[in-house]
Amino acid sequence: MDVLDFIIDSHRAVSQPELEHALVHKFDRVTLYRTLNTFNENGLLHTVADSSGSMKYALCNTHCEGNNHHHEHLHFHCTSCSETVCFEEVMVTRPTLPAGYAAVDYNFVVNGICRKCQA
Amino acid sequence: MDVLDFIIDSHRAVSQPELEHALVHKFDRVTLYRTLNTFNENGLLHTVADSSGSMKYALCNTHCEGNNHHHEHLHFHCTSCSETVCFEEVMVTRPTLPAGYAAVDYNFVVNGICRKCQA
DNA sequence: GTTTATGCAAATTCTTTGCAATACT
DNA sequence: AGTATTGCAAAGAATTTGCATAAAC
Repeated sequence: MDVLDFIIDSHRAVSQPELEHALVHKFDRVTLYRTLNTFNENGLLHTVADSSGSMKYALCNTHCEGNNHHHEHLHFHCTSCSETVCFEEVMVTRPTLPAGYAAVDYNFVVNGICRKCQA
Repeated sequence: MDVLDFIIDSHRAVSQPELEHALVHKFDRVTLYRTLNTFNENGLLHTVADSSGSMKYALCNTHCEGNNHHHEHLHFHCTSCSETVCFEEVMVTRPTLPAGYAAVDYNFVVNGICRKCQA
């Protein structure tokens, strides 16, 4: 619950190291990884692979059930502050793949400078 | 040159660990990281952040100059064999971002099962 | 001979694993 | 008691840093 609360309040995709730093001494590092994995497997969180070096986890929408994620929305990663956010309103058009390739999941991250770092 | 040759021959995005394993004892791990970074900064390679846990590097097209990358093409990451390829022919439509966000670079990776692992 | 690239050792960071201890039912 | 969750220690993998050596110009 503490993990979920923090992610909900942060309004962005967070990594295990961020959680560990935020919830200092409340939980062990391993517990956090296991919790994030469980939430991911059960459709509460989805992963976002950005260029920050650590996996980020963000809230799922209501269309996710279990391992069947549906996240055809955009993500933005700020190369200045390293924060990553979901743009739930900007849908990703599923591209047509060459024959023989089966899509399961989409990871679209735009890198750039966010609003906060713009100033 | 050995690094470039290997990436060209492999026809996919490769990571430093892959290179280190492929070019055993030819170069030091650190030299490979530095070479990859130099190539990336000079527009020979671009990075692809997939869910494999290590950064991948792939050949740039002719539109890249220095740090100014133009890779609005699709990438595919196979969750079975963990290989990642570029689909240069499938262009990514640059999404419209909310006000205040400035795009620099696009990282679109489709996760799924590749042709080889399909069988 | 001064710049540049390489190697080595070590440190840092992220993530996973094994096992014992604890809490839950 | 028996299952599931947590903590701790440690291992493993990816990446970076510092410094000394070797190569290139």
